Amino acid sequence: MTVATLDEGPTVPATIRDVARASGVHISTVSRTFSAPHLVNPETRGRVLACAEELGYRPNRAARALITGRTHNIGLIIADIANPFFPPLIKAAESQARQRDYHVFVADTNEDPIAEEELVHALAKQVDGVLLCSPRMSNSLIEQLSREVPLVVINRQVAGLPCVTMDVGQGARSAIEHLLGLGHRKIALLSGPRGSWTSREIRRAAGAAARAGGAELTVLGPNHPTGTGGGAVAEQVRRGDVTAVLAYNDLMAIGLIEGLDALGLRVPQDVSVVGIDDIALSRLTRPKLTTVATPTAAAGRTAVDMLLQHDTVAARGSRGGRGGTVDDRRTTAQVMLQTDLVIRDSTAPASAAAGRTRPGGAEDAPGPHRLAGPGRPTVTTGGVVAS
Amino acid sequence: MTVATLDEGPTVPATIRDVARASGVHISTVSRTFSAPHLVNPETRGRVLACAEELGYRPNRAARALITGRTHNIGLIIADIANPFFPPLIKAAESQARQRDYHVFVADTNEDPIAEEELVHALAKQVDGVLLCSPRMSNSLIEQLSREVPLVVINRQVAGLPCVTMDVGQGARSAIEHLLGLGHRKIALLSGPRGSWTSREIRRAAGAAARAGGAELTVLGPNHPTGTGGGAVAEQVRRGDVTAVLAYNDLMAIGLIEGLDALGLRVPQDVSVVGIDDIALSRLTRPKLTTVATPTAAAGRTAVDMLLQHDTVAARGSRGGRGGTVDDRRTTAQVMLQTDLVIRDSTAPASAAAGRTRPGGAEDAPGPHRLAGPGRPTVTTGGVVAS
DNA sequence: CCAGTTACTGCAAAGGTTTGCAGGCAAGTA
DNA sequence: TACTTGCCTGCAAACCTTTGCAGTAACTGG
Repeated sequence: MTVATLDEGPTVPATIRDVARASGVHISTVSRTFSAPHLVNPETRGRVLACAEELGYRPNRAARALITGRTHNIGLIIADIANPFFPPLIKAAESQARQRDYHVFVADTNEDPIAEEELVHALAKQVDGVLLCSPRMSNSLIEQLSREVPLVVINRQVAGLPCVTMDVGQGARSAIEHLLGLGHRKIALLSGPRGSWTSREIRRAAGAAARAGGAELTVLGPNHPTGTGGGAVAEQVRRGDVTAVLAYNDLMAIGLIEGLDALGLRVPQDVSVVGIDDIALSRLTRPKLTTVATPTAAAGRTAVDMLLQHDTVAARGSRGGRGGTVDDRRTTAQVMLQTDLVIRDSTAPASAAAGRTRPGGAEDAPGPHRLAGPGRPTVTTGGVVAS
Repeated sequence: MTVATLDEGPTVPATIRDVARASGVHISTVSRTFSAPHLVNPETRGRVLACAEELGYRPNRAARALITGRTHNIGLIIADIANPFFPPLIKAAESQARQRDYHVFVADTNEDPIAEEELVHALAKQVDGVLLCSPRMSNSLIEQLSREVPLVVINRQVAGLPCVTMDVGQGARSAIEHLLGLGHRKIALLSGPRGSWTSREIRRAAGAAARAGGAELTVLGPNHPTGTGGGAVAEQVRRGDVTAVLAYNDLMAIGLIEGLDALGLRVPQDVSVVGIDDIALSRLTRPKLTTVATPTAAAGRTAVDMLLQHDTVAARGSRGGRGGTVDDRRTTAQVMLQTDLVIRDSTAPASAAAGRTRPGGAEDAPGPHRLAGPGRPTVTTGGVVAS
């Protein structure tokens, strides 16, 4: 029977043993060819590599993980992938990880704290660490989970654990001050989901800023942090008789603008709206959204760095950690990244009831103006915690 | 020294051996307690479970994978997580997988064919199968990779492999016919990225439909399938002197609208624009986008089903496949899901140069009108391929 | 020529789990 | 009583790789 010659393709995966047999060396030599090339004779190495190539051999990471205790994977747990806030963070984490020969496994919890816990457990044994992003579960549960697998928390501060947060407090303050500067005195805050650290921070800072400026701040929520969640409170906003709104995130802000439009209220002429996050979308809507830019990509990168640095020190399990005794005292850092207010077209002076179509006058709208510089200076708080 | 009593938390993970020792049985009994409970005495089982709970034991999936050949993970390779087209697909795949006790590992390729191949290799040994979504690499490479790990292709048809696609051809045809019906005779097509099967299908169907209707179709591209990619061709669209545009996806359509706006052209008064995908965003922009709805969630679910069904039959490696001999002849199915045109506000009659602010007359805009029903009937093509 | 290096390579244990096989025991049958 | 049957459990091999240790050979310097 005539069989195609070229693409046979090994239907059963080749193991290290097959390569050893083919190249006439011991399996340990094959192993070293891949994991410690400098220990094997260049000539032998060449032969082994050739055979491996020929057989289509690829090291079995699961078996490797079993003995080294390191999987070279990291888990990334996300509340909602469909929220455009997250993808830049995911991509940044992924590319940072890939640079260090790590893979990222992303999992979505649908904003469900139960799913969160379950996923940490499920991932624990197949990753070297987990990035817990915007967790909705309790601090004590997070601490408990952190004993099962190295954790880095994003968008929340948990004592004793490495965390990277964004200074949304500062962002909310800037936003409120911006609104105050435009003459607004009755402002609403659309808060985020229950259990969100970020939402609490925003609420605290916005409240303080409003009080300091002599304005009245009405808190509406908690809300589902999506477009429909924002649209759902449009009616409340109208009844509340406020002239400006700060939303927990851009998605809600955009949903709100849509909802207000349906009620016949126009933004920014009738109501000013400020979002948080500066997702790509906020530049595409009309009016373009005034918002607080959060350095999501930087957060993703930083979190990976923190996890890997911390993780390189102490390999888990078996004989992996041969680099001397690992001391119990782990240094954990908490990083907070700066945020910037980006002023666009969804905010206007409180008295702007006149029929202007856009703030800023003529056809050519003014470019966005950043209050703080785009360079990303970070505030770092170091700390040492005995476990 | 006084130590807190409650939350000690085992710092070193308990193994099956620890549980065996604690409950006075052999490790195989512990193993069976988890993987084949009906084989162990209820009383013993209770004791084992109690000890396991106490010790915080969790089965090591890597070790299990090593021997069973099944990881209970599936990989999902995505061109660009930031493209809002994908998240619904990801979420659907994830929830479908979770129902069957599988986890999904998502990886992003940044539209890079090299990264695609690399990722398949990297994932091969740690997942039971890979969902390859909108691949940019060649068919022959895909076939080759499918010998290394079970593959299901999404948004592309590859002979001999299980595929799930959406009928974008039909969608493009409907879109063109809709535009023809509105009197447009000079239409532009913004094509997608090089290597995209979807883009080719759209082009072919749109071309045929335009020809049949006696219209002129100008193809612009290939383009980067993002908002900026769409904005970048606004100038070309103006010069092309067309009255309507069909874009490869919603993101490009929205970017284009933005770009046209900057050039002083208004949608739909001056130019009609149709997108494809019906991402959530397309309902939030102004004008709301006329677009072709693609059943992305259904695609995710279906792909997982196909992979798992196909995968349950033949476990890879070692002694996993003890259910008789697996025949070489694998049945592969190709599923194509139906698409619907959703008419919103970004399309208007070709002669609508008069100063209407919105099509459809009065303030209350007409609700979207679906040409095809919302039930998702699917066209299934079965096939048997000898390998 | 010998002792001491250096550069490779092989040996075998280990990692945590699954599973075919066989043994033990009690109940049921003849 | 002897034999069968069925339920439960233990034994040990196997999965694929890494790595400390030991052994070999060639080479260096004295």
